[in-house]
Amino acid sequence: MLVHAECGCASGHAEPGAAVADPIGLRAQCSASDLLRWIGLIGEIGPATDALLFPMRRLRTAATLIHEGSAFESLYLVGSGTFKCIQTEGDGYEQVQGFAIRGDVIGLDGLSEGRCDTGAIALEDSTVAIVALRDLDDAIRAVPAFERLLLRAASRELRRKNMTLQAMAAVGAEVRVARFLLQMTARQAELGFSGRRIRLRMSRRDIGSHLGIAHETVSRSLTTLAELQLIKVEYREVEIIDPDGLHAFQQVTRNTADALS
Amino acid sequence: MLVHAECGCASGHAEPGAAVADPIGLRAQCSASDLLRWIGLIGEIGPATDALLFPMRRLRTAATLIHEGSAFESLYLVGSGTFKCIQTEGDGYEQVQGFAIRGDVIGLDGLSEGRCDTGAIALEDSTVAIVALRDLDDAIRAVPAFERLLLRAASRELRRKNMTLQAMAAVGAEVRVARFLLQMTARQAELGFSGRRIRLRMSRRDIGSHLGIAHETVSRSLTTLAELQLIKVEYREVEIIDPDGLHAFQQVTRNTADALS
DNA sequence: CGTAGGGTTGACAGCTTTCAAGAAGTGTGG
DNA sequence: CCACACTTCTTGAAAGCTGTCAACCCTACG
Repeated sequence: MLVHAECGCASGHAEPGAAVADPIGLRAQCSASDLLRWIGLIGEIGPATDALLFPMRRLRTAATLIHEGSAFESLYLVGSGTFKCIQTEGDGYEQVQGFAIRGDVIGLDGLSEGRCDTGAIALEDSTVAIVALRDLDDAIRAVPAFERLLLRAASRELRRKNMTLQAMAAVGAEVRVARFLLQMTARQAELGFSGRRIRLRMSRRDIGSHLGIAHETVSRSLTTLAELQLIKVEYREVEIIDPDGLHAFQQVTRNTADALS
Repeated sequence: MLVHAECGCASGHAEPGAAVADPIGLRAQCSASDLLRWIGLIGEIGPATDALLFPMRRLRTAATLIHEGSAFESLYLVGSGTFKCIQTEGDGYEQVQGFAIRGDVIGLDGLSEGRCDTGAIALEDSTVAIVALRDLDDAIRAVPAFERLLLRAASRELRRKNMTLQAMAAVGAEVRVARFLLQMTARQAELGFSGRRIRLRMSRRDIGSHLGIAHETVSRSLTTLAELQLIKVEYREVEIIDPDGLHAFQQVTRNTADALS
């Protein structure tokens, strides 16, 4: 069951040239200042955070970062790339709980029980900073703001979960997909990327699992949104043509005839 | 917009006799030790936590604890009662994000942005401990374990959100309701209450919003589960007759013909 | 070059949503 | 204590949408 052939650890593949997209370069570790930059808290950066170092790990596409059900040993802060966080149901159905990009913390749900409830798989070549549980106390002692940072990250994650629930609450599949696209582009925009064009790193099946619909329905919904001139779809490249129209379209959770009052 | 007529603050209604169900009695404040007891971390209790006090607030049924969209000022730890956490969509649809009972922290999602994304309403007469943001630093200085406590609470909340997503991921409405009942009874059991009998504090409409289905479908699903001899329903009293059968019934996320391989 | 996985589209059955109406329970005021 | 109003809950019927199964195209990869 626990096949660890997916990765050669941090020392394995340092050369596959993602050097441009990776601000870390080839270093095997990064500082707390880097972490704060990824999260977007540049105000906390100082000499103390420069001195606090964390090991890093590179993962190639389809590599497993966290094995579902394994013992909780460390948190991971995404520096580059994309991950899908999954949970396997009793009947074998793979439930996609969410997607993690730069600045997201993976593994927070394991903190309370000591066991990783959710697994994580890289959807492209990615890098993470490793915050081992046993180093956590030392890190907080050196940089007290670090614990507050984690609390904030957890808060952001909760907020994101709520948005996912909002997406799933929509009765229409097209609305769910529209909300998903808007959420993904909004997150990209926070990182300074385009808010109108996005390259989906995940399969239609992953999107469907995330939104609670069949992957065929995802396909159909994307086609419908494209026919409505709201987006343009080319395989995994999606461009939002009419942002205002998409926002208006997405506003319908269910047919609330009484909500007009 | 900000009508605060729902409550007379902590000094208002101290006499409406919920004294038996309320371990706090009539005190207007409680210690960090009480908080730890509610959460279930009795190992952390000591003289320092006894000395750290928090104000409390009583709310009667249908009172608003947090106004959606208000400025984030404090976290609330539920001491008794039940709350529903809601978010109003753009079209006026009230999305129930979750339910909070004793030991749950309300308001964690507002920590990162400084604004309450989620509102909270009491579903019965309830009490909460108020952890004001401006007192947080002092509290952590007095009891360093307090911040770790909040991090754990956030982790638990994330885990619970994942379970909610699992419930909503099921294609069949009966399965969703079955998972909801099992989750609610499991939480009750953690607090020492019966794991087979539960009094639902929320309406069918709230349950439906929480699970992403119409409230009529909730009604029908409960009837169906009762006809299957899995549960017994009497208005808001639900008894699980066949726990094993309910667990088996709930295991079907979707019709995975290939999952049988 | 062949296989495997991902994506799209079509057809049909099944389930849920919606609309509607009535029953049951709750709370208020006389 | 009762009556009235209001909300909640239940059940029925029809329409609509999605899930499922199936086929086909495409790309990637060995």
